[in-house]
Parts: sequence; structure tokens; C-alpha cells
Amino acid sequence: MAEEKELRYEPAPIEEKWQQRWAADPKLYAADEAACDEPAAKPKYYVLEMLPYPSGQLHMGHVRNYSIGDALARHMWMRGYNVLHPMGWDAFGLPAENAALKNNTPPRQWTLANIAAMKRQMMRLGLGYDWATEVTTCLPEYYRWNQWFFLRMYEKGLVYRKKSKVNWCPECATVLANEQVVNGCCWRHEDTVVEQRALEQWFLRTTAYAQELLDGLDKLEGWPEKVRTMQRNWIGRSEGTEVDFIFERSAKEIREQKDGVTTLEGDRERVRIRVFTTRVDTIFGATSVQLAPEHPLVKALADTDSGLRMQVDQLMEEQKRARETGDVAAIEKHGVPTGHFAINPYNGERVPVWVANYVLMDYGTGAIMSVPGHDERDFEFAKKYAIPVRRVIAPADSSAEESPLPFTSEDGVLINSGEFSGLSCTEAQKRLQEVAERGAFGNATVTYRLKDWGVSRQRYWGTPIPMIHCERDGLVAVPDDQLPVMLPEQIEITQQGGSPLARVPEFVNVRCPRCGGPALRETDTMDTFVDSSWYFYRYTDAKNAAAPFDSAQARYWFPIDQYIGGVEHAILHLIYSRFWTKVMRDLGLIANDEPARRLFTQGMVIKDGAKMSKSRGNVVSPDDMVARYGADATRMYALFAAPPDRDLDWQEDGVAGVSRFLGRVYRLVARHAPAARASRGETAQKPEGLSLKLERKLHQTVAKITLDFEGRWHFNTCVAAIMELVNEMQAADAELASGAVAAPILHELLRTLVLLLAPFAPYLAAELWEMLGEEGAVLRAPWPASDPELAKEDELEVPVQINGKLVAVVRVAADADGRQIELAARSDEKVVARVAGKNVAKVIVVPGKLVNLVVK
RNA sequence: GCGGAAGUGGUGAAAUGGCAAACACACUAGCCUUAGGAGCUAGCGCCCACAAGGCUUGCGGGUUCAAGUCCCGCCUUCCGCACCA
Repeated sequence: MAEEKELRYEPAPIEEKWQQRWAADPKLYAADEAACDEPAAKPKYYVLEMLPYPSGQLHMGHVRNYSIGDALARHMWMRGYNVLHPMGWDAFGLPAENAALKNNTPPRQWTLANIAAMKRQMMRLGLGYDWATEVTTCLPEYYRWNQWFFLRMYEKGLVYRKKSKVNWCPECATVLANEQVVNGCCWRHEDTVVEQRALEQWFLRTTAYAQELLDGLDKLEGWPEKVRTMQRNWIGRSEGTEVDFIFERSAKEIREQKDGVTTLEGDRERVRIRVFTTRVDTIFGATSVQLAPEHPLVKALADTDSGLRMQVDQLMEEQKRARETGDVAAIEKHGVPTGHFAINPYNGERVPVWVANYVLMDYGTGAIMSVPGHDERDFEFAKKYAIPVRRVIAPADSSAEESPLPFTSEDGVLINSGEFSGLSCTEAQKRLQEVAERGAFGNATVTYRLKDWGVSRQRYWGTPIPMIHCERDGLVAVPDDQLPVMLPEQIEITQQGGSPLARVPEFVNVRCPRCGGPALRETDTMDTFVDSSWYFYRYTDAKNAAAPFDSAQARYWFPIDQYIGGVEHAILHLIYSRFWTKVMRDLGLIANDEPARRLFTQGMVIKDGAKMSKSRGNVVSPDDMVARYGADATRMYALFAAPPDRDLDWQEDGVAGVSRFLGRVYRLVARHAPAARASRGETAQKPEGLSLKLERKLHQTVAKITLDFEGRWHFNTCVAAIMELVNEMQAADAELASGAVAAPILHELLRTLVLLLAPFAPYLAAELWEMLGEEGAVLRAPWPASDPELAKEDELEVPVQINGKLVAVVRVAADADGRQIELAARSDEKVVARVAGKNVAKVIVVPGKLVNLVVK
């Protein structure tokens, strides 16, 4: 039959046709500028997917991420919202420099070519982005605002410089990112051990917002609990006490020996060792003080004690090696006695001062009091070195008197603690803090694990830090009117040491903006997380040449209504962006406290039970899928195969199945479109019979999908629901062909089916929309409403159980009351047979659900 | 070690405490012919030759008229954090 051939579904020509039409209509996915003035009539909706790194190839994780976001955006367009749905490129970063080394292609050229390739892939997938707002972070139009923000933070005291450790590969003679350190060695030179070098680095004072970042999490109800917990742990607030132990030697003595200036705190007569503890209630059990190997006092002592020096170097070496292999908790505790003593300010007890490899300089004060009786780690250490273990807390329930040490619970009572004996742990903590404050040897304090953000990178392909080093004036900020500090384009990337920028004299040698004398430009560039910390604000006003964005635009669009991306960004990107938002708010640029109201983290795409990776050889290319099955089938499969928050197992047979389904939809609509078209304008009569049956299914499907878009997001079951609807319509195909359903109803059935399909399979929906003779974009057609009257069944099947076991199913009217349902159940012959001769003790009737007879 | 998530057919999965396995994939049988990566029909958790019937949501308890779902204890897998004082 000739017409059969015409009905064959071939995605390629359809998708090509619509891709061209959409490309010719740049306003299609643009936000409605006029809507800003009438927020009540047309509310805004900002849906955002995390921007990709332009590697040159989309992977399936991207396809999944963008299919979710695009379905949501399309749905919201159809719901009549003013939608902002942008896309951009996280375009700075190391791979561009590596590619430059490998292929001798300049990073900019390599990056822009990758962007072009990926943009093509996105367009081929039919993703509805407003390309007029595209943001590319490696272009000066964007990164100049990174510099501008850096200067604003510098003015507010949120930027500072300090010496800090970096990973250094002696072979590459350059700095490595943490991810480039593999088992303590360089990723490119697997036999070369990475060193820790101390360099002057730039820092952003994220800790200034630690408390607000923590408190804000409670209000982020639209964020996954998992992400909020991860951030809480990362910020790591802990309340405790700082206490000064008095070192037995004076600063003067140490200074004399050292023949120089010490950096010790409290440069008075006595040297104080400040320790941080969360368990000041155990302080009468402190039997030693432990210092981190990098502690300034250790340095001072080691300067005059070469034996100590050697041993401390050894400890640092151990810490370093452990940090490199990532197995910090597993290293054996190891320490060195300094031979000196310190005095516990509460009881005057003289305890030895040690240096230990398990004490960290960058947490708390870099010194601890060691209480082996009530701390696991101190206990392990004390056992090894025969340091006394003393019990100072008795368990609250006295029967457990013999509880073994270390006893770490706070549910206890102080003993052997002088005047504080008898107090509970919590009471004692309060009292001891008061005493310390009165005696000026300590105070209650809060410590965070969160550290300031080191943003310096000794790299080429990043935002130049806008600072100048002048011999006369010291550090001088680049004035705003000299921004952007341009990244030089003609540059040779080599494997030589240090930042490539340092070898470009035209870049480095400048005049001091203050005194006009010769000066050197900073050659560090910024961490790429800076770029992604505020890019979503730029989308609201991407072309602005006078400011990062217009505040009114940002106020209109923010916060982001729905942010979608992978969990792997749960901490770094999402903390940095929250930090940046708070800084921008304090600069008066925006009104929101948080960047995104709701966050969704989608699951990974896996294949054969493992994450897709080149080394496993289980990578599926999106291009391949699109070429074989079309963009619609590829995207729809990504939504159908699993709920969006779970991992998705990629099975090509499944994509083929979705493609076959789309073919059935295509043929179904194509077969009946002529009849349906003919009815346009006619009003439908009240449906009955087959018409009612199909209408009912249709309205149930609309209700289900609408509800899911409102929050549950089980798009896999949405697709399944559409399949059920199509199956039911197809089963009635012959009757439809013979006119059993009136044309206006047939028209509504097909038209609504296409609307339901539009968020998931936009190409096919557009094609069928046109086939049905509809005008304009499906995207602008209103989302269908479900009529509850039509969706309602008039008869229900009610299962009947006896003692919880299914025995029969009876049909009753949908509005039957409990009595009627029970009657129907009890007159069923199977039920009668089972109940005969027994006593019905209880009858549970849940109208519309089931009947359960409790029989004895 | 701490924190979190998940364990359901051959596979991906579904199920406001109320008929477990919807919807697909794979498979089996049949039909069709333009022999296609096509279409259509039927079957498809396990046991029992069929039927009748029985069993079944990682394991063990509990709550309930009723548990995949709630509670307690275990096991396994995955993810995050990990000497944070």
C-alpha cells in the first residue's frame, strides 16, 4: 500500500526541518521583556542547568541534565510563565593549556572551537535556550567583571594574601591542582612525587560569611537534604573553648636564644600556648599539651635545638605523605617530647609539651590539650608513649562505674576535678568558661572547618588577578578604568616552571597606577570556580558593558526558581556561589540572600553497572544516538529510563523502544489528522461510549503529568502515562477510522496528546501540531487543563480481602457508599463460600479502595 | 569510624499504608510483506504437567484489619566526609 510508506516515522528529516525553523526565529526561546512590568499577570520563572566545561563533546550526563531542564522550561512556557532559560560555557581551565601543549593550538582557539561544536550538538538536540544571553567566561567581556568583583572585595577587606602550601611537580616545574595529584605523584609523571611548596597566594575571606552560609541552609527548603548536610559538614561549625596553658619559659628567654624576633602570641613575660577544645570539662584530665609540627613555638624551639628540628621535620614529612596519599586518618600517631612543660591554668599542674603528627596547624589554634581518659586519639597516643591516663568523668548512670577508658560520652559527671567535681559535663563547660574569662586565660569560642578560598592559580588560561606590585607603593589595585586586564593572546605554552604569564614581558612590566614608576603585574590567575560563582546573574543582562549586570534585571529574575545539575557540585560550586551572592547583596547589587530557591541534583548515567568512562570503554556518544534514533527518542529515553534523581542505566534497546513508540504516535496522529482537521471550529457534544472512555483516559493523563511537573518530577511515569494513553487510542484505531468518535472530540484527543508530548519530544510535537493544522508554536499553546468531571470513573473495581488476603474483585458504582460496597462484597460467591459457617468479626470498608473482612 | 541513599521479575522500573510488578526492554509463539534496526496479535515473577491452589519486594523481628511502604535489629552495594580536638 502506497500510503503506508508515507506514514513511516523518520526522525531525521522532521528534526532537521524544525531545527532550521527554530534557528530562524531567535525570539522563540527569549524571555518576554514587557512582562517585567506586569509580574502578576505573567509571573517569571528562571530555570537553569549548570553550564558545561567546553570539552568539545557533550556526554550523556549533559543530555540527561538538559533534557530535564528543557522539559521543565517548555512546560512553564506552556503554563504562561515568562521563562528565562539560558546556557553558557565554563570556558577557562587547564585542559585548554594541555591541548595547547599537545596540538600546538592556542587555548582560546581550541576553546571557541569546542564551544561551537557543543552548541551545534545542543541545537541538534532541540534544547530551547535563548542564545542571545549566552555567556562565555573566557572572553574579556565576562572576565573583566571577575576582576571588578575582585577589586570590590579587596576594598571591603575580603581579599588578602598569605603564604600557603601548593602542590608542586618538580618535573613539570609547576603547580598542580589537587585533582592532578594521583597517589601523591604527578598525573603526568607517575614516578615523580609531588612536593608541597609555600607560595604567596590570594585568598577570598569566605570565612567572614561562615555563620550566614550555615544559617542559610535551614531556609533552603527546596534543596536536597543531602546537599544541605554536606554543606553543613563542610562548614563544620563547632563550639568550644580556648584556654591558655602557660609555657614554663618566658618569651624573653626564647628570644635571647633565638637572637631574633619571635612571632609568638602574647609577647609578654610568659609565653602562652593557646589550645582549642570542645571538652573543657575534661581539662583536669589533661596530661600533656600537643603542638602541631608547624606551630610557631615549635619553630622557635627547634631553631635552637637541632635534635628537635630533625624529629619535627620527620613528623611533617609523615603528615605530608599521609595528606598526599589521602589516608590521613590511618597514619600511625607519632610524637616528640620538647623537653619543656606548660601549666594548666585551672589547677597549676605542670604537664609535658609534645609535638605530634596528628595535630593540624590549620584547625583551631594548632595546639591541643591531650586528655587520654576521654578522647580516642589522645588515648591511643598516651598508650604508645606511656603518658598517664586519668579519669575525670564518671558515667551519668552510676552502675556503669567501671566503664572502660577512654570514656568519650558527654553524659557524665565530673570527678577528680577540684571544685568542679560533681557538676554535669554541660554545666561544667559553662562554669569553666566563666572562670577562664574572669581570669583572662581563655574564652568560649566558635571554630569553623571552612577555610578561606585560595583563588590563586599559577596558570595561563584564567582571569588575570588585577593587582600590581610596585617597589615604592607595594600592592596597588588596578583602577577600574583600566579593566579588563587582558590575557595576552600570543603566548607560548611550555612545560617550563611557573606561570606562563610571568614570561611575557609586555604583560608583566607596567607603570604603577599610583606613582607612575616601574612595577610588576601580578601573574597569578583566578580559580575557575570564580567564573561559575556568579555567571547566572550575567544571563539576566549578558551584553552589559558598563556593569556586571543591571540590578533591576537581577532583582526581577532572582532567585533562580529551579537549578539543576549533578551532585558533584554540592559543595564547592554551590558554596562559592552562595558566598558570592551574599557579597553582591552587601555591595547593594541584588536583593536576594541565596542564588537558587530550588535545587535538583540528577543521578549519574551509567552503563553496564559502571560510570561511563573512556578507560572502561563504555561511553555512549549522544551524536550516535541522535543519528540512529533521533533527538526526541534520545531525550525521551533519558527521562523514561529512571526517575531523574536516580542513576540511569543506559540501554540502547530502550532508546530503540522509545523511538518505536514515537513512530506509533506519529502514525496514529497522521492517520486521523485529516478527519480531526475537518472538525476545527465545531463544538463537541457530550462524550459517551468510546469517546467517553478515551476522554476519561486523556483527562486522567493530563492530571497526572501536570501534578508531576509541580514537584514530584517522576518524568519516567509521565512518559509511561502517555504510552498508556496512546496504547488505548491505538487499540480503538479501527473504530476511530470508522468515525465512532465525533470529529471534534477526535480533534481534542489528538491535539491534547500533542500538547502533552511537547515538553518531552519537541520536534515530533511541532510536526504533529502543524499536521493538525494548528497555528503558531506548540510552545506558546496553553497547557491543557484536566476536567475532573471527565477524569472521574463511574464504576470501580474494588478488591475484597478476607483476613488481608485477596479473594475477589467486585465492580461497584464510583459513588457507592460503604454499605453498598460491603453488600456487593458479601454477596460475591467466592466470598460467600469462604465466610460460610464462620464469624465475621469486623468489616473494613475503604470506599474506592477495598473491603477487608476479618473472619474467625 | 561518622553521615546519607539504595536493595522489587531475565533487564530498566511502577505502586497517597489498601489488588505487588503499571510502562518499557529482552524473550517465546503466531500473523503480515515494502524483508525493516519495520508493523500487528498473544504470552511472559516463582512453584505445581494444566487447572485449582500456593509462594514472592535483601535477612530477622514488630506495629496494623492491612506493610515494598511505618518502627527496631542485621546484611550488601553505592556516595560523601574522615586524626577537625
